[in-house]
Formats: sequence, C-alpha cells, structure tokens
Amino acid sequence: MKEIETMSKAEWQVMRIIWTLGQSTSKQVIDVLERKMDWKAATIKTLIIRLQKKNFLKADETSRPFIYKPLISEDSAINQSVNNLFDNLCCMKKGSAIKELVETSEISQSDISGIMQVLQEKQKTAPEEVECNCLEADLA
Amino acid sequence: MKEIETMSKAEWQVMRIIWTLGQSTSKQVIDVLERKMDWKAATIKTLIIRLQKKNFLKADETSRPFIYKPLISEDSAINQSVNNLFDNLCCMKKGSAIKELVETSEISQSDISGIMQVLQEKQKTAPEEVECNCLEADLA
DNA sequence: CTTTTAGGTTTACAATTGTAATCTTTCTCA
DNA sequence: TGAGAAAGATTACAATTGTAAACCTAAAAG
Repeated sequence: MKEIETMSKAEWQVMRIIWTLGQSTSKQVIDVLERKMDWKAATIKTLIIRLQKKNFLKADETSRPFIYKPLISEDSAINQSVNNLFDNLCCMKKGSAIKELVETSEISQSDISGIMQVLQEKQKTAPEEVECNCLEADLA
Repeated sequence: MKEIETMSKAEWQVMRIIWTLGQSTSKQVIDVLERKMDWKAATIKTLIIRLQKKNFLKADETSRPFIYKPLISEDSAINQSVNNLFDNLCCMKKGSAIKELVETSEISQSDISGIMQVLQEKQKTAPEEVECNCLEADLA
C-alpha cells in the first residue's frame, strides 16, 4: 500500500541537522536535539536508525564514529513533503493556502522576487476560477 | 504529549466531502469515497467516527440518518495543517518551498493577485537573507 | 591490559493510522 | 408485522510513530 517512504515529523528534525552540517556524527545530532527538542539520546539514535532503514540516510562506516550522510537532498525532501500535503487539499483552496504561507513565513528579498516572477508568468495563462474536484474521482 | 488533534490524510478526504456539501449523511460521503478512493464503506464509517472523537465533526442525531456537520472550517483546517508542515522546515527554505507550491499548483487569477499583493507588502520590510536556525533551540 | 565510556544495536510499548469485518439497531417495503 | 436493507457501533489487526531503556562492543584512558 505504502510505496514511497515518508519522513515523520521527528525524523525531519534529525535530517535538518544533517543537511545543515552536510554530514554528521550521531553525537553532533544528539547534542543539538537534546537541547533543541529536549529528546533523550536513545530517542535520537532510534530516529537515525529509522532514517537509514528508509534510505534517507546512510552511515559511512569506514571509521568510528560513523559519519551519517543524507541520501536525499533537502530541496527534494521539501518538495515531496509540501506536494504531498497539497495533494490533500481542495484545488480551489490551494491559492489561499499559499497566501496563508506567504503571510506567515519570513521570506528573503530574493525569494520574494523569485515567487513574484513565477506568479507573473502564471498570470498569463491562469484560469479565472479553479474548479473544486472534491466530489470527483482522482484522475491523476 | 499530543495536545492538539490533527487530521490524518484519510480523514482529510472525508472532511473535504462534508465541507464541500456543507453537511452530509454518511451515505453521501460513502458514495463519493467508494468511487474516488476505492475504500470500503466500513472504512469510511470508521473515519467518520474518528473525526467525531477528534471533534472535527458532529452528528445531528435528531433524525435518521444522522447529518454530519463540520466543527472546524475548511480554511482553518488548511491553515493549521500547512503551518504545521512549515514548522518542520528550515526557515531559510520556506521561500523556495512556497515557490515550488506556486509552480505546481493551479491558481486562479484572483488568488494570484492576492498573493502578489501580500508579497509586495512583504517586500517593503523583508530581510535580504533569512538565517537558518536548524541548529538552535526553538524560541517560540 | 583492564576498566570506563561513547557509540551503535536490540527490544519495548502505547498511540495513531489505514483498512476493514462483523454485529446491532432501526427503517422500510411487502 | 416480519424480513431484509441501511445506518451506526464495536472489534480487529498490522504498520508507523513518538519515546525510550537496556544491552553490546569498540575505543580511550589510566
């Protein structure tokens, strides 16, 4: 039934550390998350193991302590997960959901420009209204 | 540990029907989702029950069949759930996540304008760069 | 070398989720 | 009014997730 692995909320926290550091020992991850999330070391170790099983992380075991490296880029993980969430939403509501995100997120000047660029492009061909398909069978 | 109820992916599908119809009997929900999701009636009944337990739905039991009504608006459910997802993300990445969503979502003319409006407003005070806080303790 | 210890592995356990069968009660039609 | 159908309730069961303790093994320190 489940074909594609997803990252749980707790697992995300672990990946964020490793993405940010590029690669990391378990100790580094534990140090950050014990403070940041108030988790026990054992909890964090479990998450690292699960991430390996899900193929989001691999350990370089040539020397000890192991060095954990991401097998998925942060960007693609983000894209997968936001798209996954948006798949739940009524088509008609996606626009306002994005608006909510723009309102509540801090965004850099350059990201703002980038988003506006895309919007301007979209404007050329965007429909007047997007139809709700909540009562219909998924086509895709 | 869990203070706030969240809606699972499957439960979302049920709520979408009921939001779209305004209110609904179980039969209506079942009819749609049997087709759309290929779920069994019993599955859908379970979801309805869980949504009641989570206080997302209530049944008007004054007559039979019961009429199920949402206890949360679609908009606030959406806001909660997108914000919840964005809480996982590195601050620095939120801009590009939004860009991805804009690129992959169909958005109406008026939503596009609305979003651009907000962006223009943000532009006035937006930072040059948003700092990554992945290694720091959450303040909020 | 041996003892401590840090890092890695195994086991645990309750809650949530996906997925549904079965049982029970209430309508409805003959 | 009795039987069958529809709606609602109860029970089930495996996978995932949050959360961690306990255990084992390699490395460091004395």
